[in-house]
Amino acid sequence: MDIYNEKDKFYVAVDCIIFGFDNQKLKLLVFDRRIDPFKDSLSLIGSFVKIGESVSDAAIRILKDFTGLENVYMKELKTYGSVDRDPGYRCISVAQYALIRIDNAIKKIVEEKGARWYEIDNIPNLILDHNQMSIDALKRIEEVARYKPIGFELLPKKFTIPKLQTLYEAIYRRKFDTRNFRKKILSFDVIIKLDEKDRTTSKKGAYLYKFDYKRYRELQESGYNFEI
Amino acid sequence: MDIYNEKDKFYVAVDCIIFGFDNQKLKLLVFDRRIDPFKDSLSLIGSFVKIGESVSDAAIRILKDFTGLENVYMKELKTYGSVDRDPGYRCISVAQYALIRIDNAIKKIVEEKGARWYEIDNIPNLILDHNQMSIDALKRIEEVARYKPIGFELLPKKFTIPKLQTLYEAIYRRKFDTRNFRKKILSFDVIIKLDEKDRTTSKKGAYLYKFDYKRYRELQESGYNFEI
DNA sequence: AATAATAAATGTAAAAAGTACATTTATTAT
DNA sequence: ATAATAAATGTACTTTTTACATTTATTATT
Repeated sequence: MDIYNEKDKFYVAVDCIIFGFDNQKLKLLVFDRRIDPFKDSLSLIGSFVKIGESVSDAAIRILKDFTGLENVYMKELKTYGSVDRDPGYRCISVAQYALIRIDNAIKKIVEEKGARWYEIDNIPNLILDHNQMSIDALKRIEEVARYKPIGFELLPKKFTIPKLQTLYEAIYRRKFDTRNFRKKILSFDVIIKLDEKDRTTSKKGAYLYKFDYKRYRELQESGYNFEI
Repeated sequence: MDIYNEKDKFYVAVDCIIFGFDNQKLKLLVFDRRIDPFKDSLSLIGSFVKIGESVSDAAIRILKDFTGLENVYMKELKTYGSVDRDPGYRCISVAQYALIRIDNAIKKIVEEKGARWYEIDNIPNLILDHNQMSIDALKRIEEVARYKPIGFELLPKKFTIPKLQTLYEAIYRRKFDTRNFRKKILSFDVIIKLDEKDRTTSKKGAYLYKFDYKRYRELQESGYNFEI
């Protein structure tokens, strides 16, 4: 008996669960499919992995093809491997979740590609197991956000503390006290105050900060816990 | 252009990284391969997923075939999908880590199957990327142990607090204060004191406890954090 | 019967972290 | 000059974490 059996070969897909933060809301990027199968249905973005390509390279390629973005925060969520998940072909999917900064450039690209942002409390019906993937990814983000400062991936490079707070409030679905939140975030010592204010939401203006990746890596390596 | 291309089909494997705890040490289960490819080398256990089988069922099947065990704590680690990971065929592996209780029954089965436990600080050379899988799994266990009481999966159903402490000391590679450790564990309110003592390690004997799975699930659902 | 040996079990005070809560500040528009 | 708005700030109280040493139950030895 040979362990290799041509019958036991699978299509391997990568699907990307892409989150963004805009207008105080956490949102999921959903695509209108323009090709078969499932033409005109809504789905996450995805594609088959090519035989000469690694799974992670496929994920990078997919994200680039559909959004034009590179160097994005993207992590493997899990593999979806049930027998009947795709009625067409036997296919497993290695789902990846990504966090991106929504800006005007991405808004334009997204529109051209027939994509739309949906608030996470209001996700429409998606093909196959893509709704389950979205739910699982959201749960994962909540978990990861407990001990890694992933929030910064979703905000512009320069952000204010009140904006950061609304993001965390969107992820956790609860309110924080402004004094305590500010104290906690500053105690991590991973954001740098800039000599610049954002005056779009108040007359007084709020100081802009940037994330200190170098300091973050140092702290993380020494086992620091960034629990909010 | 059709997105389905027979050339882009993969073998999908599952490999299991199995940990146990014995004689105060955290150990990895390693197998002497009796079949090609890589006959007589050391490896984790694994097999190809069959076309009519889900990935998670394959993991359960593999664990049962090699160890005789069912109902084991097993979770997906991640997918290993680089192009050159297996020089024979293009094959991705969905690695799973498992935590098992080492008892005499399992010791016997393990011996029959040509398997051996290695202390985690002393893992031999394994085939392919199996060493990397072991390293990644160990890291994951450390992370998960921070907020989920997975330690109980590795101990006998009845265990003493000092034994639980040595397990956590093995996972974290550091010592805990006995008074503080006991206080912390008991504060979780997920272990039940039995009217029975283990006298194998002391004259006084240490009270045996069992894990309260029901209470644990309740607490977990309410968002409780079991951080040690 | 007394003593030595062994690991298990326990309490407390000090320090640190988390929580709850209200006012002042900087600025623009009226 | 005043009103309006969101940003920024401090403190007292509670809870959790940490550091640390002695007593207890039992068996083996004398």
